Amino acid sequence: MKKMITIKDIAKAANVSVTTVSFVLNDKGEKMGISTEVIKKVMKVAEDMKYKPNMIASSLRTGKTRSIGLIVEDISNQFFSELAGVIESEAIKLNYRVFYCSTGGDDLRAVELVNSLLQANVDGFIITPTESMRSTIDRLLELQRPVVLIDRYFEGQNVSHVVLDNYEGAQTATRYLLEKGYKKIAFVTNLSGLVQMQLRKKGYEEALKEVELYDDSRILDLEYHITEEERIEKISEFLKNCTDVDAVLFGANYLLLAGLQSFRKLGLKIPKDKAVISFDDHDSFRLHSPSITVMSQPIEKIAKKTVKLLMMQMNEGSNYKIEKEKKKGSLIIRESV
Amino acid sequence: MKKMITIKDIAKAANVSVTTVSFVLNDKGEKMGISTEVIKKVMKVAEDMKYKPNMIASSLRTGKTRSIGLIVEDISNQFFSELAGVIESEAIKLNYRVFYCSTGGDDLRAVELVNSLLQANVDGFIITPTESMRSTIDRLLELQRPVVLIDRYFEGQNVSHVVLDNYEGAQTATRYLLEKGYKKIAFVTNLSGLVQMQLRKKGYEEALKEVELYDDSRILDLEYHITEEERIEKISEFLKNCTDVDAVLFGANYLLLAGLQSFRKLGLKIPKDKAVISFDDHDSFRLHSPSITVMSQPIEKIAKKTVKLLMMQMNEGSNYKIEKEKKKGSLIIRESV
DNA sequence: TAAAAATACTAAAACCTTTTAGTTAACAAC
DNA sequence: GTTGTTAACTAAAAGGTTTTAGTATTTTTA
Repeated sequence: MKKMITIKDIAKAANVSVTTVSFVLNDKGEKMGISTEVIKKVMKVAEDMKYKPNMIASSLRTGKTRSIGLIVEDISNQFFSELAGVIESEAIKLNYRVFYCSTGGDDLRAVELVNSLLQANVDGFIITPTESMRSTIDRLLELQRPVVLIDRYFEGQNVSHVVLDNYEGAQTATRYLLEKGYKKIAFVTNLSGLVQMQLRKKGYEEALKEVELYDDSRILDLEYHITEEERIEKISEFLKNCTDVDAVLFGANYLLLAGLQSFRKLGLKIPKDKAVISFDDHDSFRLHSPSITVMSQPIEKIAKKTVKLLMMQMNEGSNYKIEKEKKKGSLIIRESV
Repeated sequence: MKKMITIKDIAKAANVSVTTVSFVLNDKGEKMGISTEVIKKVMKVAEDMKYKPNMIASSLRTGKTRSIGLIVEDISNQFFSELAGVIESEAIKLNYRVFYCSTGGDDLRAVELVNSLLQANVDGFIITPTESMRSTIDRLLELQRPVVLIDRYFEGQNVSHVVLDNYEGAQTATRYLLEKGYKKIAFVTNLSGLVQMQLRKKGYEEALKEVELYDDSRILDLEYHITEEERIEKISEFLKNCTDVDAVLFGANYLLLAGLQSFRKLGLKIPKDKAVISFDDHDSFRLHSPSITVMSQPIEKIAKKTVKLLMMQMNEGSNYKIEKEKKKGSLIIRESV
């Protein structure tokens, strides 16, 4: 490894003190009463010597690393990877780096990842929490680390978050089905403690109750931690039992990914036998025949707002205000209804 | 932010010097002739005080950050996100952290990302290079940074890499089509300067030349930087012109993702009108009707080998040996042939 | 029994930056 | 011609760790 240029080298070359160099390079020259000529000289020397600041030394002194930790549930789920993509590019714009990691739904791993990120001294956290992460988030709050939750949050926990307006989204999707003449609409969801799903369920319920078509036997609650095979199995069973159901709303894209295989297995045709809508878009939904109508999330908006909130927290110190933000989803109409 | 416990605090509490504490905590106690009692005492105190080493200070001193930079082309392509997932968990096992970023095919961004990672002082790089990254890789080599390329590499550039055996893979896929009785087999590829695609093309060619069925008018070379719409357009045109083609081999999953839409647009049935095989698996290939036969990459093997090679480079200093590794793909037979 | 060697530890420098608390020189005010 | 003020700069400490080059004590060797 070649010897790197330090501010000391610049100081020597420019015949000033390291303090002066530091002030100039941090744009504090003027404020600290450094003359314009000296500022210019130092800048020139730094450029000529191709000086690159040592972020580690700077971090040690300031306690800031200009990095943020991003924890998602599943790195290979398209929703999360798109989210991550936007977050990453927003962060880079602000000269922040992102540590991107996924829990794979494993609670132990989640705790380890948080520890690992704490150890790496990230300046802030963006997390799509899983059911059991509530206490981990509490810990981060105790440690006074900036945190913004994304896509999900916990009722009663005082943390900034940015999520889809799930209630409204479910209601819109359900009403769309009603509008199209479907009357016996089922809902496939998972039994998670997260508000997110509760709200989707509630939106679905309310939309149906309004027109007195609600029937709670048409809800399939899947357990959270089951394999895709089991999911397909359960959904198939459900579809077989509710022959009168004419449309199904799926609470998340991975639920419909399983659902599509159930449909195929049972030889059910979409939308002839049953219409289908899913939350969250997916590459294969565009591609599927028929293509799938979805309630899609405004990923870019969500990601940008999240980064903005986190930056606010990181800059304001402890007197930032907590913001709870809901973004409206949009119904992308395709062929499955 | 609460005051953190430092080795100085431990030294005071255990009534020894910071040097001793440092030796003990780095498992060098024995080697440095620290007595077993003192080692035990220091360990105990460190544990009791819940000491967490400050990685930044350690990095500043040692020049190592225990982090690696991972640059892929597209964070939301399933092949890359799966690759990243495995790499990340392998790295975490070894107590390394991963900076994961994607170029989105943008050359300027690629250079910026490398600079940004250099600035962050990552210990090593794992890169799936795009066509124009050759010189950027050269730069890293000059700077003597550990680098391992993955999925692609450049002919004649002396860098460790781990890739699919593309030649063999294309040959196997083509031969499988021949075996099934297809005689007029087309190949859809992109015009990239990367060896990867050249080798796939060569494998396809050789397999056909062996049985004297090669016809170079059946190759569609798409430009690298075109939109998905343009891709669909070009493929549709190609399929319309080559009506006699009875099977198509696609050089990458995103090519078939476009291809499937062309098939649909033209009302062509798979495999009745034309059989189809693609390189690289994808969620929607399993799900598609008919499901798609693919030459899939052994992602886990590739990722693990890559991390292993990188670790070797990072530990050996400059006298590591360059390894060029080819992993065999496996043909996953589904319904599209 | 004096010299050499081994044992068990430690002081202090080094890594590079940021920042506090100065210093020096020039000039103004009385 | 002293005191006060300002402008322009700087010395040195601090941040937490690792590592080199020790020291002091005990044990071995000739």
